[in-house]
Formats: sequence, C-alpha cells, structure tokens
Amino acid sequence: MWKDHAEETLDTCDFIHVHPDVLARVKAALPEEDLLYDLSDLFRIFADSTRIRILYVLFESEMCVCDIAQVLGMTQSAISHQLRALKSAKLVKSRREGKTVFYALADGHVRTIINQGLEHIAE
Amino acid sequence: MWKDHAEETLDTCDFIHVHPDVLARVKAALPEEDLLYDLSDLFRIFADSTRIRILYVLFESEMCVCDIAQVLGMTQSAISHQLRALKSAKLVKSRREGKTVFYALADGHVRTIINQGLEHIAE
DNA sequence: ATAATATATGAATACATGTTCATATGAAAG
DNA sequence: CTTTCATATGAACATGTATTCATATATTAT
Repeated sequence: MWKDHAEETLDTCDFIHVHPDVLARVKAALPEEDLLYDLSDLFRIFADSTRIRILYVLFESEMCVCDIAQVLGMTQSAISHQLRALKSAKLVKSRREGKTVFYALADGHVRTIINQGLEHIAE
Repeated sequence: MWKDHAEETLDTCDFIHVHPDVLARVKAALPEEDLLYDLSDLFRIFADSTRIRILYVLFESEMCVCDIAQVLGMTQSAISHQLRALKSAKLVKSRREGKTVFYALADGHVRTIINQGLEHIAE
C-alpha cells in the first residue's frame, strides 16, 4: 500500500531527514536562478589556466595582446579569444593606442577572488 | 633582410611594447604551472550552477543527499556525483549517520569566494 | 540470511569549451 | 590607395563535463 505517491518520491528518500522548518528556510534562502547562473558564469572564467595566467600577467602591468602571447608562449589568436571572455566578464578592460590594444585589470575583485582561491588550496 | 628570426616571431609582434624589465618581472611573477592548474581546478568547481546551489543549501544547514536532491528538484544520482566533486575539492565534508550521509561546508573560504563573486556581479 | 533504504559509481549521451587555422577588421605608413 | 602590422573573429576539431540510467555498496530492520 501507499504506492500512490511512488511517482512523486521517485528520486527522493521516503522521509525528510532535516526538520521541515529547516527545509523551508533553505528553500527560501536560495537566490534566484538568474543570479546563480551569473555566478557560475563568472567563476567559469577563472576555471581555465590560460585565463588565470593572463590575469597574473596583468597583475604586474598592463600589456598588449601580442606581448601577453609571447610571455605565455601561446598564439595571438588564442590569447585574443580569452581576452574577449575576460572582458565580457568585466574582469579586464582595454585601451587602444594606435595599432596596439593594451589590456589591464578592471578592478580589485580579481585579485581578491584569486587570493581566496590560493588560501583554500594552501589549506 | 633580418628574415632569419622569422620563425621565432611567428606568433608575436615585431617588437616588444612594454619595457624589457617589465617583461622580465612579469615572467618571474608567474606562479608554477602546478599551482595554476590547481587554481583553475578549484574555480571549475564553482563554475556550475548545480554545485553553487548545493553550496548555498549548505550555507543554511548540513543536509543529507536525498534532501538536497529534493530541495533542488534533481535526482539523487546527479547530486551525489556533484557532492563527490565538491568533496574532492575539499569544499564540503561528509558525516555518516546510519544509512544517511550528511554533507556540510568544509570551511569558510567557500562563503568568501562566493561573496566576492557576488560583489563583482553587483558592480 | 533476506529485504529495504540511502548513497555511490560506471558507462553512455548530449552539450560546452579551448585551441587552431584562415581570414577579416582597424590603424598607421609609404 | 595600397601595404603592413596588431588585433579580432568565425568555423572546425578535439577534449571536457553534467546528467541519466542501471547497478553496486553499505547500513539497518525483519
């Protein structure tokens, strides 16, 4: 018996283990979906070692695309693609000077986020 | 003439735009490759909205797998797979109590990193 | 033992993503 | 205007990854 609710409990346990009020509080605390996607999109930018290396380079100095490519030993195209990702995430900004385009960090959040990541790795 | 160095400048511009000492400083400041990979691996964990949602749930309370699955409206298997990723990154810890396994945040870095991400998005 | 339940896991699939290659754009010089 | 150089971009390819499905493991109860 009691099989009538088999469908809606297909993927959940038979009873809730935490107190119902906790469950309600947890659900209420969840941010909107849009914000969650924006957050994961932002962290996805940091989830690539090439982009991390570019950010580290820009920690030291603003630099043009081909200099970054040379320092990192990669093609201009690859760097340019990644700089676009970094710029659309507003982590870097660009400034044109004749034929060359200089990139620089957009703000201080980049350093803070990376430093927190380092602290976590160091344990 | 001067075509003999064409190969080594294949993907770089004809001259360096930043001062040579800056270039040397930038190269010296680059962390070791291992660390860069560890960093990007860590941020890759945050680069998925499901994992972010799990972390948000654990901000409020420790919780068992199937309760998390129910709160987030996902299957137990999907949550379990993601919890494994979160645990191997040492972002969550688990505690067994009979048949159920409770997950909780491992340390405070999670909150700090996510909060910094939020600040950046808010601009 | 066997059954029931919570969680973990391996394989498969569908989708996302980083790099390369070729080429286009934009700016300065001849 | 044409050429040259720095950068940007689209398509293609290879690799990575999140979810699903089926099943295995672990713990408790019967």
